[in-house]
Amino acid sequence: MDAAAATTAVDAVVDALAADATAAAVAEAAPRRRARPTRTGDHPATIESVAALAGVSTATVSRVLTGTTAVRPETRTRVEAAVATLAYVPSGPARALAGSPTWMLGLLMTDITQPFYTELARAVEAEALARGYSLILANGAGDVAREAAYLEQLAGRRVDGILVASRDITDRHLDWLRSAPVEVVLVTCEAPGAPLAAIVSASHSGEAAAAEHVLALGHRVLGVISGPAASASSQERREGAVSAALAAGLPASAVVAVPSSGDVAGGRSAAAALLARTPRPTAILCYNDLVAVGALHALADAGLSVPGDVSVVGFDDVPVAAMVSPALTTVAQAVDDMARWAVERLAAQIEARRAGDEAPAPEVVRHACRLVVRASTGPSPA
Amino acid sequence: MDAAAATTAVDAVVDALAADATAAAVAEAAPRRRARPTRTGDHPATIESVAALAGVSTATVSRVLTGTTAVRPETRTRVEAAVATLAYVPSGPARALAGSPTWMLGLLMTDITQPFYTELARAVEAEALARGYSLILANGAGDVAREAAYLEQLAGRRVDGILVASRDITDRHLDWLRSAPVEVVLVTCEAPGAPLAAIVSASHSGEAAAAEHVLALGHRVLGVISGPAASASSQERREGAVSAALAAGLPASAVVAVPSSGDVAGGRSAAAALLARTPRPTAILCYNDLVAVGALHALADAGLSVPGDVSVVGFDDVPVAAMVSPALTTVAQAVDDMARWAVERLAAQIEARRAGDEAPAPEVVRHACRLVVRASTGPSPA
DNA sequence: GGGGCTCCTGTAAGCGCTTACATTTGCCGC
DNA sequence: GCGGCAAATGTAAGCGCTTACAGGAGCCCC
Repeated sequence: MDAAAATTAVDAVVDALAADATAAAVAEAAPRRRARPTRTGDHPATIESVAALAGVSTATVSRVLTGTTAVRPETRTRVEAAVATLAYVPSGPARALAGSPTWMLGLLMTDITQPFYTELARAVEAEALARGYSLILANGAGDVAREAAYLEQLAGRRVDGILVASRDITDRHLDWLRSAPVEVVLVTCEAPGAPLAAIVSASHSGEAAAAEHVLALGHRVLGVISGPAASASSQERREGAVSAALAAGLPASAVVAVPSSGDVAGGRSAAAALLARTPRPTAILCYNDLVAVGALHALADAGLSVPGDVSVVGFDDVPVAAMVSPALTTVAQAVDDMARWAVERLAAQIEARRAGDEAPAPEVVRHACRLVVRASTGPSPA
Repeated sequence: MDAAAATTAVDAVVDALAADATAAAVAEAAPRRRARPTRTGDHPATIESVAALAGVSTATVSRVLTGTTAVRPETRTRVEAAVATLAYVPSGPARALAGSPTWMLGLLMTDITQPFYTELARAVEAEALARGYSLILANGAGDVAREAAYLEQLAGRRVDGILVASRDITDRHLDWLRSAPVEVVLVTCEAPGAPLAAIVSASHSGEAAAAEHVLALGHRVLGVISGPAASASSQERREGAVSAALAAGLPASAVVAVPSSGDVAGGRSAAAALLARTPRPTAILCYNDLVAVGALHALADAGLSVPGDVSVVGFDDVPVAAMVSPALTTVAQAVDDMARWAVERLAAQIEARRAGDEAPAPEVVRHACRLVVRASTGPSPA
């Protein structure tokens, strides 16, 4: 029966090749079990059905599909025809279980609502796809417990790697991650404790460049609106501004910093607070572009013109920065570059693990920022 | 040896329960094979190692984990302790292969760059997580071939369901999807040919409401900036504006429509084109908020004030609408509601399929829009 | 005191792949 | 003309789960 079945199967394929497979031919050649005849699509073809149709063993089908071993051209053609005829798509779970990579990556973010993270997600998705990976979105939404739950979920799915772009990630989680069979790369965050690869922006010099820019415009009192208190980058940026002021021969007190929640509303109230200071800052460096938009609103509320009375600088250069008016001068983070590096690095680590090689040494890359000058900065009114 | 091993294993668990498991106890109790001792984390615990530690069979561990069958409380406790001790996380691929759902959903979008889709992704991710699903991001980036490739990839991963939010999806792809073992729900797009559940915005009445709003403000010549030509919603919206004009006793010619690419630059040039018309529109209804921002720019270029000279209305109510100045009057799509409905519906279909029930009848829900009046609209200058 | 329950638990058969190893076939060189 | 080797293919053993089915242990009731 075996040989006979194979023969008819092969015939079917030949038919398919010669005269374009008809639905009838398919139905005849691939008698699949059907449990619930009322619904279509319940019976995905398996490697076995393909093998039967092509008259070969499942091993050969696998070899054609994965390309690991040479297969006779004629055999390959038969298999490919069977695959096409059955609209066969290999089962990812089965492959993963048998030892293949899952070709899935997780992206853990603090809060996808923040435009910067949105941009990051877009960039990472594109890079992942380019390398054959699917991306699972893991949005912490500012909740540490939720991030932890996501981490476990991702580990359970056996993703090949995880990109962590969470400002709130704890060392405990990173330790846990290191004991999981998954590669990790940090993006826009650092873990001083754990030996992990990471890419971050050179916030210090970026903010310094912003400060230099407004100092060169004659501003002598700089307001800085920081982000969430615990944020390392927030502190780094303030220090960048201060060091620029010192380098320009100003006292550290020329830089006045106030905290904010990091969104539009926070920027608005923080800017209002800044405007009440004496002496009043004539330039405001903001934690991010959203905060800068809030500052713009506060300045409009106060009847001040930008950049006539006060200059405003954002951070990140997300799309909205160019949309508001005046368009924001801002410090651009090279999100595409960082995404590319991170995914490449992650792919390299995954590759190394599979090959049994030693993991490449952890390294922290600080990627340069670029000052984008637009309309929101101008000469000091003084 | 088997019984003896079980005994020591149980002892280890008792230790763990009584005195907090030590690393030594774990290492002793769970002799896991280690292939590459130089790297940590290569040996995830399996259900078998958990079973051995707890002194039960793998079936019992599975029952504790899935909760499908009653287990003696004492046994359950032992298993849970073993799970905790080994930091065991079940393998998703293995579960999927053995017949469980994958608990993965795919979200296929036309272009995540568009803020509306960004919002949709955020909302869908939250809804999916709330129901225990992970979300795989599939961004078509405007490329139909890429969308098709993603569809196949998602099918291969055996996601339980796919949310299609692609304006460009073809019937051919939908047919293919229907023959795949995956449930599908359309979001913000329709497929007249295929019997699929879908949720869309009531664009026609939404745009009519916008038109009524500016008509009530005295405007008599309305400009409409449409989106990409093929877009069904674009046409629907124009018709909504026209019917509102007719209802107000105006001729259809009171509504002047021009096409655009749907982004800021497109809005800018389209608005410029509109301003060159005679009679010049005093109100402009835009395809989306980005286009409206572009219109704002064009009006600023022309030295016209908003809403003093010209009123502008956006669509979608994405975050940027409230950030620009003047803040945009816009037609809000209830993206959270739509995401909730879509994920709920998809979950219901998945549930029905697993239960072997008939799929719920396909239905197309048109969700109402809401006019959000902000500063960009005002009385007609005439 | 034993039959027949109900509750728990164990045994083992897959799920659909990949891959190490075995086998077959065809050719080469001597 | 035959040993031996390379190339192509088949065979079958898992991968880590779920679950149908098969017991074993109490318990109730007659």
